[in-house]
Amino acid sequence: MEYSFSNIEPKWQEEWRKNKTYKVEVDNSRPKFYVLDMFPYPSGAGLHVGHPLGYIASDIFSRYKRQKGFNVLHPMGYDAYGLPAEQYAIQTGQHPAVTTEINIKRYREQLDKIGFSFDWNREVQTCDPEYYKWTQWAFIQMFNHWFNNETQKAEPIADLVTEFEKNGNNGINAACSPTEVFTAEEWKAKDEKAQQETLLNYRIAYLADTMVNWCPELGTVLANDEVKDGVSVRGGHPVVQKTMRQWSLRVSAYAERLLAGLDKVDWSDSLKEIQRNWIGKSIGASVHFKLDGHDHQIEIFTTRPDTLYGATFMVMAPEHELVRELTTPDHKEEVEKYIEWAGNRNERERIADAKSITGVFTGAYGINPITNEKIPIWIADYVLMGYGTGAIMAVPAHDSRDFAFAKHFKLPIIQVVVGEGDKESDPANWEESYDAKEGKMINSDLINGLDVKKAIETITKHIESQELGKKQINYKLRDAIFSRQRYWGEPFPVYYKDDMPYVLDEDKLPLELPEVDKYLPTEDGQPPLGRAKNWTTEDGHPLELNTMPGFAGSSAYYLRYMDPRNNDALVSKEANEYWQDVDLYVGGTEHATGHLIYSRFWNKFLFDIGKVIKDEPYKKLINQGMIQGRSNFVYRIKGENKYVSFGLRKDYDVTPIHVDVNIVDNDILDTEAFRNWRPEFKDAEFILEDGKYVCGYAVEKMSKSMFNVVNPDIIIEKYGADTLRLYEMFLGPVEQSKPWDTKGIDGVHRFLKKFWRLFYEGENLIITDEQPNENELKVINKTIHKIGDDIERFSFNTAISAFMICVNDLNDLKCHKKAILEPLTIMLSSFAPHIAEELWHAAGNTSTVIDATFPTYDEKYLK
RNA sequence: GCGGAUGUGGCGGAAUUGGUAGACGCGCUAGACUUAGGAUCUAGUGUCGAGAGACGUGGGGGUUCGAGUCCCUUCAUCCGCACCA
Repeated sequence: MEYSFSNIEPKWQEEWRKNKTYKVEVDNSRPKFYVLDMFPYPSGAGLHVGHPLGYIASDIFSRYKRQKGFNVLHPMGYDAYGLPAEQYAIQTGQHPAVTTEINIKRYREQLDKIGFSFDWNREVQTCDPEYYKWTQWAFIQMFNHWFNNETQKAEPIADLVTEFEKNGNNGINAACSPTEVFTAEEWKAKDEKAQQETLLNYRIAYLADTMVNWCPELGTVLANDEVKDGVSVRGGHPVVQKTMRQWSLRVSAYAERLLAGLDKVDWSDSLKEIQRNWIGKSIGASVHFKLDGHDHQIEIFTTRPDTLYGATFMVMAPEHELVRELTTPDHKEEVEKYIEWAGNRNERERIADAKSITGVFTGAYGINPITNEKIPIWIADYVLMGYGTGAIMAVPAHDSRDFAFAKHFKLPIIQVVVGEGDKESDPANWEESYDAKEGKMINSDLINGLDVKKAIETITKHIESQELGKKQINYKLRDAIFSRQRYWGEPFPVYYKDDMPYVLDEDKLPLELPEVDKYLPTEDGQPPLGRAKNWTTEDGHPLELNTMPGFAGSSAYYLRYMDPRNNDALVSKEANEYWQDVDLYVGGTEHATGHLIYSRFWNKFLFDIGKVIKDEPYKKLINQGMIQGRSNFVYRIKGENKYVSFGLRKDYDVTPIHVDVNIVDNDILDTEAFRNWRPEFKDAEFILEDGKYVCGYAVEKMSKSMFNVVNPDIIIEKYGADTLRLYEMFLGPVEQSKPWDTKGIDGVHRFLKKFWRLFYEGENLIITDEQPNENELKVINKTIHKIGDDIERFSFNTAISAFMICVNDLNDLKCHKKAILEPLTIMLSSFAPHIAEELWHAAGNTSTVIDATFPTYDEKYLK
């Protein structure tokens, strides 16, 4: 019998499906292992060969763990809400649910062909009401909780109300929006609306006027991680800053725990570093600067209180609320002009223009609290309203931005730190500031002679004792803006009474997404849900018109997989206690600052309120690399329908044109297929080299527009799923990005055929029951040792090469002994399940190879 | 600018702890079997050299009996962050 993957693969896929081979249940007699893939957004383009890379790796690991005796949870589902389906709906009028369903079906067909061991009984789709019920439920919990900075955890709003009634809010240290201080009496005197308004400042899911990233093109606000370089990540549309009343999640309250948690998880250093940067902790002091001739004072944040003696001016963000008030009449005009100019600049211009120095003097002076010197107050847009307090003390000698500013506007510069081995010099002659965090203090009265570290400590104590300010920790991490002015997302379980938001009772969930006539904003600028009929509660209160963002549904999906059909809870205690957390999470690094922060936050919140037992959701995380496209080019001679082969193109004046990689094989163009590709090439002529048309190539993103998308179905049709799986892994380390290049796929395919021939010669099964000899035992034991090792460290490419070596050796030894081939087959089944199952049965086994036990090796054969 | 990663044959990549650099595969060369093969098998394949041998892991320097691996320095590419006070 020849190796016929096209017969074998569908046969066993059907068999596994029939026998529910991949169905898993809680089983307290066996240890659990949870392997999770980041679930895909089902786009209209279907899967390309890059998508399954991570799925194959996690599938191998799942199968391996199963053979090692673990009860493996390995689910899959769909992140089904999202902009592309909605944009498509706007263009075509097609309901996004319909396109999403079609796309999911296509994804499923493609995934099924690859032979994954997913337990599809546990499939979730984020747009399914039974699923998003729990997204809405979590939102309600966040609405009903506040974050206590003292205990560092979420606590019920009801407890907060009790405290307000008893003592007002003075003794409360909460992560909250700015709120006035009130007594118990003042609280009780507030009417319902005023109380609700106050509580809103404390809720973890809260509604507030916030500066948001507004994307006019998409008609919605975007979260920080959805914006890059001033344009939307999806679509690349310009984004502007705008104040809007929006739902936000108080992610920033969890900044410290999100940071600390990173030390407990087994993720790559680079990914942890990205998260640390995003959280952006900095330790320093907030210091009050009195104003000359004003009652107000300005609070600034600095990480270098030691340089206070070198603060020679102050700078405020143009949007700072005090700017207008303290600007003197003679500078008013200038300041107004600057504020307007700065306000009109969008994020993109500001970033692009970062090097030019702009700013104006307000005419006002602050008092340096430590020297009591009068220092001028400027406004400039290099100071951001969104970080710290929106005002800084400028220490030009030791901060490069302040230095550039001082030079430009001829402001005084005082050196207060001198580097080890250096002498004090005149800053007027400096080319650049001395930003170093080491050195000795000079010109600094109280702290002269101290090194920087000690000086920071000393001066901070001094500031605190004199009540000039206090030690302070700042984070870059912002609260997540949670409203989207879009249709295709989870509706908020929120209604409005007297303009105040209230959440629905849990028994009203799910609040299903209503039908609308069009997926566009209403005429008066309301989100699409404004078009829904009867979008009110039973007693007539209007429901929220915004929907939730993409990351809502993906924040707790790993929990839902544990118990996906539970109607009474997101996850039962029993299931949660058994499955606990994700042991291995595989996905792309592009989710480093979005999903992976949000879902950690979400999980920590659920942990706080006692709904889940683990503080961190993803124990180990592997980032699979991206598979880039390898584009091919033909070279058209300008003005002619004639194409010159790659090696000869220099002799002509040519235009490179992308050509569909599916009609190119090893860079050789199928000229006939090219003529048929598109009408304009019908009469194409070619200038060949060595009788062939050689294409040029480039590594680019895999995308339709570059004609470099390779679909896994085509590979499967030609070589089979086992070859595809093997080849994707053989390409190199999973974490590494690499271009897809089919060259070399024959090698792994040949390997499978060779493996097959250890069992079959022509039509005859040639395996024997003979006892293996020393050499054969050495070969198999070494292989068992190596494969186990390699899988444990996710080195699948070297594992495959070990398989190849083993098969080559057995081939040389003419070994067809069952005792050797069976353990080999068991190991290979994680990588190439179909051929392994076929040969496992050919060898006389009746149960599935998937449940076989991973072989053990004997040390004595390893030498 | 800051942070992280990566540089090894014609190509993808091995070398897990400082111990024979280039495993495995592709490609290429020669041969066998074949009506034919884009099937299969055998041998060869880092570079220079007829050979002995010399040189070789981006470049330069160092530690070591011994360095792809450790240290310093420099260059290149990729990724992330970027007026974060």
